[in-house]
Amino acid sequence: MRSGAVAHWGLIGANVTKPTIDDVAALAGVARTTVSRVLNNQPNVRPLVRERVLGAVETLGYRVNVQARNLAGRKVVRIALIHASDFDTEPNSYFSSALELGATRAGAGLGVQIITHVINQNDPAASDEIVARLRDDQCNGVILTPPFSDYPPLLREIDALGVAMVCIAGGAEAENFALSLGIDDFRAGEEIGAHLTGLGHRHFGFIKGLQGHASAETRYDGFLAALAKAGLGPDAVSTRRGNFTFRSGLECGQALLADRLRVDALVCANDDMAAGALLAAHKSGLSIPQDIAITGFDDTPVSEIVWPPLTTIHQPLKRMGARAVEYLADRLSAGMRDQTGREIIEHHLVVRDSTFVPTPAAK
Amino acid sequence: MRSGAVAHWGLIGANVTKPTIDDVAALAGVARTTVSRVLNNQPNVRPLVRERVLGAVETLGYRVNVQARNLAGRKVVRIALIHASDFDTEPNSYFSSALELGATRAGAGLGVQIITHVINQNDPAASDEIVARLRDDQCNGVILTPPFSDYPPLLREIDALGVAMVCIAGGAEAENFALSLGIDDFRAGEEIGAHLTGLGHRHFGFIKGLQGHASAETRYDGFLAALAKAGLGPDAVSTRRGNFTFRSGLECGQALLADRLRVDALVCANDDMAAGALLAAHKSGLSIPQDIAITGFDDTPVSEIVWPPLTTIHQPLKRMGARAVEYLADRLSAGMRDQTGREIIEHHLVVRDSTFVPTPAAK
DNA sequence: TCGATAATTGGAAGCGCTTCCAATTTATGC
DNA sequence: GCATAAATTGGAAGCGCTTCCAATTATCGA
Repeated sequence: MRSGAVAHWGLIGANVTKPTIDDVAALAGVARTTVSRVLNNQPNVRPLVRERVLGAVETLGYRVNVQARNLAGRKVVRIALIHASDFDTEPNSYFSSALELGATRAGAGLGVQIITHVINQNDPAASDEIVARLRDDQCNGVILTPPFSDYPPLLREIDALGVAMVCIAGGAEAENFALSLGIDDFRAGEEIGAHLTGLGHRHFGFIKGLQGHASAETRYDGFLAALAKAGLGPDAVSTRRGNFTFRSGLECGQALLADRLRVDALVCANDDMAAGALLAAHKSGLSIPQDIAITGFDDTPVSEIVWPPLTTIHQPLKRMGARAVEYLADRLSAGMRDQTGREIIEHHLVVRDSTFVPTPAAK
Repeated sequence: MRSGAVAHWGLIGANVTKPTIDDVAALAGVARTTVSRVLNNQPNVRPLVRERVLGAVETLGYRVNVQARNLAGRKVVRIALIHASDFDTEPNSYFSSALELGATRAGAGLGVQIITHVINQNDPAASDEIVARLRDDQCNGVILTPPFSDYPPLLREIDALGVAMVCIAGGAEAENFALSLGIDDFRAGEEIGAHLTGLGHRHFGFIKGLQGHASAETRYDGFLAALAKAGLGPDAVSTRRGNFTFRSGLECGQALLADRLRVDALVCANDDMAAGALLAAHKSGLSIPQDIAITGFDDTPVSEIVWPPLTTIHQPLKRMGARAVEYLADRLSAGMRDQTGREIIEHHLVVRDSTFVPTPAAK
């Protein structure tokens, strides 16, 4: 029985009264306060009484009203989620969307309000804009994504405002002001490097993303470290900087392939650019992965709708978004916003056909 | 000045008291009730008083607390958003994500709780599952997406439960039980047909989606209507049925191209399949759009990260999600759920290089 | 000009919950 | 066995807002 409810309310619809905490209290024969204690896992309730309350909850199909809970608990939490846009486009749109979905789903359960803002990262007044939004919306928490999560002046300013902060994939400074949430970028870069050197690749083209994305730089460092372990120096890789879009991946890919035809693997800072690089390779008449291997990053849906599907690093973006919200809700209802530091989320390498085909298929 | 607030609160953070309705009332020298009236655009407030209240709101930087508002107004709205999954995958993931983002953003502003559920559409007990979730979560509204939005027995069952309903891209029956929200599918199909026949195409391959997606069928009818206007009969098009995934698009594309090489345009029911069809064409050594034109549907990010970029129909999915929530919130707070019918959202044809290149580029 | 009606305003209750504090019960030490 | 501390319960206030209803003021026709 999927339906755990023992009771039902005839019409669940519009104006049907749902059971309240008082109904539960009455049925369990205790005071409302006691029910509240049980519901919030607070101590000082006899096991027997706790059982009785839980039973009543079950019988009535009671669900706490988060709105009332937050109101009574004086914990109105409003969180701003700040995305970056590059000019008028929405680069890395899956990245943003997945984070936001994770955040809002968690927010719904906690009764936390989440307001999304897209800020142009090229606008010199971007920081002011963000601060203004935070102020206008009276947010008490904020989630920053790259490149904002790695812009120390902004972090300092927000910190001074007294707004609790989570930085997604931020830079080194982030953890001084906020919870810095992200994968182990160095290790992720290393894994890609190890995977490729392990397959025998020796000459690399690396398509970086926009400057100022600290975590992306760290991945590059990790990548180089893996090469070093395989006895390869930095001269084994030529780099190019894109802006995370398909088009820039195409252009950088073409440039890298034209520059030095001996490149046998293209490593890209995200999946969209990898898709572009893939096209560049196809256009050059190269077959993948036989002539050239290509890797992406993020494991967005893109990685499965190109040919061949992309080897990439899976980042649990939804989970990260959810975690950010839970952390902030927690911190803010506890009244404090002082806990800072770094929290690592597990990633993993997803090997697909763009680097390795188990049974070498004849083209 | 982006920051409209005249006042600020020093620390916006954790435990700083935000102005309440009583603060506004005090400053404006009126009763709380009057402020409420102004805030809710209710009649019977003298223009002068209204001004005074609005001024106080501005001065204090007051923002209504939606949690309290909903609590006091006895309008606890919880909406379930039901997505379909095909086996364990998340097909059409952008479609779902965009709807959800639109819905949750609107929900945040209205203080409406949105709970997302992903239900396996192949499960024979899918309907029961949905009803159980609605019951367990005590939802008073639900948003159904294809193919659920076109499954009359489910619609009837939910209707009987007394849960208000919005069907996205539903079938003909939907509007009898719910607000049926979607684009004008027939016209969209027609536009694609007209675009292609206008470009001189005469032999079509049509890659349909999964059965049971009514709106997709309607698009097909519209497409045929356009062909008819161009003097072409149904024999001008051969069809194939995919399941909305890239892979199925690839397979269907290959089949259509192998079947009858005289096909000069491939029309696909969504962008993912069009991306697959694109690959099929590339593999056959065809150049696009010179040898064969390809169209998608939805205008998801995919359409811009393939080569050439896809001509497709833009559906304002986020707007649709938002509209669904606004409608339900409205209906439910008004206490009634009786308004049903159909609401058309504007779409438009986005012409990209997969069908037409303005200045014929030399390959 | 005056009573009657309509337009404004304010007072107070209460939405469902948490939390402070006082009351009660139980456990503990000598 | 009894005073005292500790654990457990309940009462009541109040979070920020809407809304019912009564009180007040303005408007109008004869």
